[in-house]
Amino acid sequence: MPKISDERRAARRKQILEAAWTRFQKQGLHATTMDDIIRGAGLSAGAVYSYFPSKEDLILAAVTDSLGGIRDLVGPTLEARPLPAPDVLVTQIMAAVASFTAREGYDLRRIALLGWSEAQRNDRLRETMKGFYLPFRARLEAAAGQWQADGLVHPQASAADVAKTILAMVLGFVVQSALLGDVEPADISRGLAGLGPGSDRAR
Amino acid sequence: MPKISDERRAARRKQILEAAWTRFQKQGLHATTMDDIIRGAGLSAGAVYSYFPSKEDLILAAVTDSLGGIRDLVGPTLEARPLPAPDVLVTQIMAAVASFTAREGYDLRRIALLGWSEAQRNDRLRETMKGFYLPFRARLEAAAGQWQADGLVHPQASAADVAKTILAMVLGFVVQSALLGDVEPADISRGLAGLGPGSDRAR
Amino acid sequence: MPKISDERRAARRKQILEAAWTRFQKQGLHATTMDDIIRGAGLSAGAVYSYFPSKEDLILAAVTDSLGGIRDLVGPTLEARPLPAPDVLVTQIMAAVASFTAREGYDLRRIALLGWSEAQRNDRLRETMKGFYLPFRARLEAAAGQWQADGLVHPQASAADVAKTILAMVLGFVVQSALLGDVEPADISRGLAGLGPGSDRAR
Amino acid sequence: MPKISDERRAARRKQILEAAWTRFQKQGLHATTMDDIIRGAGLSAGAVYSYFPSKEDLILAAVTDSLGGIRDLVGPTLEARPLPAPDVLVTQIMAAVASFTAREGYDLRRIALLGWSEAQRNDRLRETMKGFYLPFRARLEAAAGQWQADGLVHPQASAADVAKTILAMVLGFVVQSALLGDVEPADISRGLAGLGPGSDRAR
DNA sequence: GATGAATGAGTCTTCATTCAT
DNA sequence: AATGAATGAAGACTCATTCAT
Repeated sequence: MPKISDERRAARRKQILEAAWTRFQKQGLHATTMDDIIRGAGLSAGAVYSYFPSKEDLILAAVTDSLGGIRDLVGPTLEARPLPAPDVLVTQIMAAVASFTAREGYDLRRIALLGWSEAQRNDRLRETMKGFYLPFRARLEAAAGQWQADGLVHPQASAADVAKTILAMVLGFVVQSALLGDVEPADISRGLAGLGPGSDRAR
Repeated sequence: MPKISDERRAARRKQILEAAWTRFQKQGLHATTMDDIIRGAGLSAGAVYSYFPSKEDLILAAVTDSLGGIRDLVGPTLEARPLPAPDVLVTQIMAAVASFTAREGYDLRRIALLGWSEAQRNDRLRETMKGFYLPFRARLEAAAGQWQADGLVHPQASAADVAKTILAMVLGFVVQSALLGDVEPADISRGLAGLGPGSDRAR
Repeated sequence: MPKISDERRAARRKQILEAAWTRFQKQGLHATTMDDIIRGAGLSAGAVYSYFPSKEDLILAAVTDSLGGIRDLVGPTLEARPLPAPDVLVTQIMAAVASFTAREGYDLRRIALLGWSEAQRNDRLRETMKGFYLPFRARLEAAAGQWQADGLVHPQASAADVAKTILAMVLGFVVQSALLGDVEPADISRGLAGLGPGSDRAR
Repeated sequence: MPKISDERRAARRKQILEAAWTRFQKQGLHATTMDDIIRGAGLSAGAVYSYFPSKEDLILAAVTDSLGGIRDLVGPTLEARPLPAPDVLVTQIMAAVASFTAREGYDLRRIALLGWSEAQRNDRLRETMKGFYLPFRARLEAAAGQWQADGLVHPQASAADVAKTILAMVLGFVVQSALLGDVEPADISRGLAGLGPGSDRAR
């Protein structure tokens, strides 16, 4: 029987998480101090620690939360029927990811890079990420199967390989966009279309 | 005698850089202490600092070095004439990157993630990376032009878009491979081929 | 209704004190947090603080309480008439102290060590202890006088010295027992008896 | 090949240990902060931590050191031949312990209480103490055997019991002296003598 | 009265960097 | 030139206590 309502708790949690992301993104995961986050959230150290028992937990929660946000945003794209053609779907997914940048102090692409990097040395985080990317890739594989039925993908191709390729493209878009900043989802879509054979015996 | 001294210096430098990467990779950039590196290199603090005036410089040098290694490895692939078809070239590039893992304590993919992450908050590092990836992409663009001439890429496609797409695929392969560990260059190559139209009535 | 309320208060007080001792003993005075005690007592922070205004007060109360318990237990031994011989009395006192260990989570010997240590830096606590040990020693001195009258102690001996010696033996039994764990009251009793001269030409 | 000589290292170590004891004794083990000790030693945090990797290690070292000091002081007493009578030996041991108070800011009796208390919750410390008190008691037992041969102790008494009793007396002297402050070694010696039979029919 | 969320000063400890030897 | 001991400013986290509800 908490003195504080569940909504209030959830709101506080979100408040902390947002303060965390704002700083994480600006300074990186390790260069951000708990004090930065604490001040950013306008709370006391004890309060923040009552929600997240350690910095590592806060990082994990922040990443998990972000991943959940992506899932919510990208999920519908994969659900749409009829299923868009591969290049369209890829564009939609990348556009959904890019749209996340909208929120002030929250660039999902930069955040993704931080999370991937951290996952290299944090087992819990790596498992969390696997738990996100593997199912996501499985859904891409299902889509690939559908495309084969629709004649949009070679019937003898491996749906698994197609899924890996699309995932690579999406992840690579994030990296390239974060590092070089001059890439739009449509660029990739057009580039992919262009990679189909270029002569008239072709497509 | 300056000659020998220079060789010594270069050897020492390499020794430090290798000790750095070994640790960086295992523990991440920030969790690795100068002391780890100093001990790993078997030198004294003063010695290491005489080669690299700060940890940031060491990180920058390490990344620059790695990037140079990739350039040396991947460059020939882009130079080959006749130019391999897109899916072949992509496979070769990714295979070259993956081969870098051979060295003990040196997984280029993991290292790449660390560097990208750090580049988010380190301007010098970001510029260094731009100075590497942008020219690399320019060479891919040149290749795309060649493919168009060879009829392997749509004549109306933008070579720039194709280059961005291929770069995305390569970078995404690195991410996916580091995070999920179950991706081979050939998978992407096949997936890319499969993404061409599935029947002759095409798309 | 104040009657019931008073009983309740006393019960609560005892409940808190027992929770405190249980933890104090396991973790020491300082490593035990108020939160440990609060949770151990199954109460709220506010509730505990309404009984004891500070941790120091709680410690003082706990020690005072324990000391009172010893007094109740050991007192009758000193009251018994006819007065037992010195070695018998010492054994009885030590046995009474040792018997306090019976209660789960409550080893009087360990508690004594904690209290003595804390008394080094807490004046109130030291005074409380003096207020206990000094009268206790005075009663031992009275007993020594009786023993002299009974011919069990040298007539020219100082009753005060005998009291100090017996107190030392009892306190030392507690320390030795807590630290080494292989001492029984009877051991000391026999050892004391053995320390008398070994032959009739005596010393 | 250290830059600093072994003597210098040992001196620094001692300097830290003395600063530690001075504070420990005044404020107790836990109320003393590392910063107190660091400032007391006139060093930097890093320097102190390079000698003692944690507060716990420092505490353990301080106690171990103290115990060693006692051993050096009390040892000769037990070695003396001919062996003094029990009450004389007890006095000598207690006098040796009390003499340790001489050093400014270093009262062995208070320190002993702190150590015993801490040993309740620190296994390494407890083992260290056992490693000190058990052999000490064994030497007392050997002395008791000698006394029996000399007719100063009952021939049928257990030397082990006599050793336990003497150890109790010494430890109890320390406690009583630290808590009440009005006990001298000679008091205990006389008290012990007085506890022998008081009439000519003896015991 | 009771609750338990919140406070924030205070702890231990680390680590990039320097500089006397 | 080389060494490695020393520095000391942070940093993560704790916990006795309070007070709004």
